[in-house]
Amino acid sequence: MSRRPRSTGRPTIADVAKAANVSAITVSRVLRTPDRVRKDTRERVEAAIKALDYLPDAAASALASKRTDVIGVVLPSVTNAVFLDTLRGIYDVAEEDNTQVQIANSRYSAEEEERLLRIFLSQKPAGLIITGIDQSNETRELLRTAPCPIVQITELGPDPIDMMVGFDHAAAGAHAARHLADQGYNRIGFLGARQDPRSLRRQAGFHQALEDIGLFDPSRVLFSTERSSVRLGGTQLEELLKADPKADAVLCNNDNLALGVLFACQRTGLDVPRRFGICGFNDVEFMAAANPKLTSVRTPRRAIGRRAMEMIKARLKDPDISFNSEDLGVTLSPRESTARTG
Amino acid sequence: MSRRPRSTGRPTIADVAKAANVSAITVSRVLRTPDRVRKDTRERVEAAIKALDYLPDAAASALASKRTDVIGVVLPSVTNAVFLDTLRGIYDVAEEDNTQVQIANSRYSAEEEERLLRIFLSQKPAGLIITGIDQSNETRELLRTAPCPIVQITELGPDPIDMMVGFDHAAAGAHAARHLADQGYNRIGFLGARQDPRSLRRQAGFHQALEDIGLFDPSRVLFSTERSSVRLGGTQLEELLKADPKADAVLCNNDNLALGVLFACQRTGLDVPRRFGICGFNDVEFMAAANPKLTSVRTPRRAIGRRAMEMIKARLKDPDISFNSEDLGVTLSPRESTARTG
DNA sequence: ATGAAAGCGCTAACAT
DNA sequence: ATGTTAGCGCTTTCAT
Repeated sequence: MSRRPRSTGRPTIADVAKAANVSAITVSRVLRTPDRVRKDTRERVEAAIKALDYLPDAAASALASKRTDVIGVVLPSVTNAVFLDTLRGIYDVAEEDNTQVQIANSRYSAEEEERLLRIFLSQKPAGLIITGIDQSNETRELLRTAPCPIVQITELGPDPIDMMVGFDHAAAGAHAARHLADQGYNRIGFLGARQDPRSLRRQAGFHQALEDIGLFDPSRVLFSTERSSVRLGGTQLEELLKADPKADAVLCNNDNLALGVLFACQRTGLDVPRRFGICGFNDVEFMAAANPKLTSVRTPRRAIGRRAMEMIKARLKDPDISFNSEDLGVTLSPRESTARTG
Repeated sequence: MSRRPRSTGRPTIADVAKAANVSAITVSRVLRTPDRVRKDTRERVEAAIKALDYLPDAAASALASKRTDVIGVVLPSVTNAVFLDTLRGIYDVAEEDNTQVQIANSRYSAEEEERLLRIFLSQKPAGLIITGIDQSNETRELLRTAPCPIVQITELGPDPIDMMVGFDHAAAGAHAARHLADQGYNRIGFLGARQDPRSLRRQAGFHQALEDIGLFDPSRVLFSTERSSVRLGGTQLEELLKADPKADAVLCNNDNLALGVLFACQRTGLDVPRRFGICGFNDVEFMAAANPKLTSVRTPRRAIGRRAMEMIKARLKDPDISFNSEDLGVTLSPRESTARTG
């Protein structure tokens, strides 16, 4: 006869409606568009919500409305502190309202990225933020037809899926290389940990800039398969000096490596900056506090996250709005570790 | 007459069913319990899924089944690298299957924590991970009746909401204090940044341990309102030496501060470890690479994250299973920065 | 400003 | 191994 009920027993919108002597839709309006409900009605409903300890069901809402407040973010790594700063920027803007940020970790794999994006898309996200420009063709296809704003962050490229904000990594690498050359170093090396597309492009910029002035030597470029660490910086300095005992400076692909190089120089007795110059990348907090203070390329990580969220929110407000690819640029923070002149 | 349709136009499970000449529930089974579908049927359905580029609707699924694969994680800060390691542990285990980790940022606020938990609960999460033991009474009430496993991480306490994994912060602080005393330091200070409950408990352990041997002096305890940084460590060292010029060691509430103290000692010409001993907290990677190598208290951050997820998964498999409060303990990593003797 | 009815896309329960 | 039916809890559409 009668079918078994399937409910949880938690109060639903109908229970609240009954308690407040209104219809379900009015409760829904109190929750989403309170301005459209008369004050006394609203107050009655709010009281009922409290009394019953009513919690809306997000799934039912999403199913009926075909939308959620979820912003999906795909990062190549959740363990890399550099992406943390971007995340902070994302949260800066997200926390202004009810936006829910959901983070997924692609571990630098394009296939994993695609899988994660499928999961996100099954949730009807309000927007998506993805890192870099090296998506698989399937992913690009998937996203082109996605019914939500999408921002590619951190890098720039010629063919945005939708919107883009970041900076030019090759230019940043070149900038740093020229700084080292300008300071009078002429046997400049490059240290990198695990290669991701952005590291490679930075190295390419470094390569080009030094080649242009006749200072490039491939034997001074070292990439490791290990993940980046302070310890690795020390190890790589040793290797560099083995490859070229007269090497007199390095551009480190990130600041951890640079700090490791500094410690190793201190241990070995290499004077920084006279005998050896050090430049890092990202300019995290400790660079300016080190002894000697470490030169680095300041990247706009937090601003990138913030801007990406702003773009999404603007688009959600006004579907006609869009943005070009935005280049937030980098600046050099020259400090003691490369102050050979002056 | 006829009501207007509301659909998105994206293929639904019914479309797939039609294309594969089966019923909707069979498609559902292919997706969730493929073993219960005959091979040729399954293959027909899978082909239809691919042909139509079908994406399941997570909201509809959640509504019908009253469950999701979401594990909600509430962290006090998404910008603090220490929580990153815990997150890494969580992902280690989450990535073994389809579990979706969702991170929320309470910014050290109990009210915000409660708000975030309400959002999570409205999504019917498979499990929840929350940091610490200082939830508001409302939050505890909310969680006690929640229909999912809950793990409190990082700290231990007497009255778990459900399950718990962490370590004893007071004991850890005491351990470090005794180490410094054992090395012959007797004017030992404590440096902390923004106070959270765990910092306070570490300081309390430090306090007690030194009091027990007659070495405690409150004028050597410094807390800042600033957030932790390497720079702040340097500033606080200055303040400590102003308060007690003969101070001869510090326990730093985290490793950033310890690194800042080291740099400041180098600048001021204080010999580490002879004139001044430094001990950090957490033992992040750079501590062992510094020059001199920095002593720290190694905390099992990644293991905590991993274990929390394991507890949740075990409970989801077998609802009768439970776990006691698990103390993962800490160990000291004694290094050059406190090697005054020997 | 408020309400009635239908339907979102899926899965639980009960068949066969 | 597969199908039928109803219903999950909300919001949309249309009406008053």
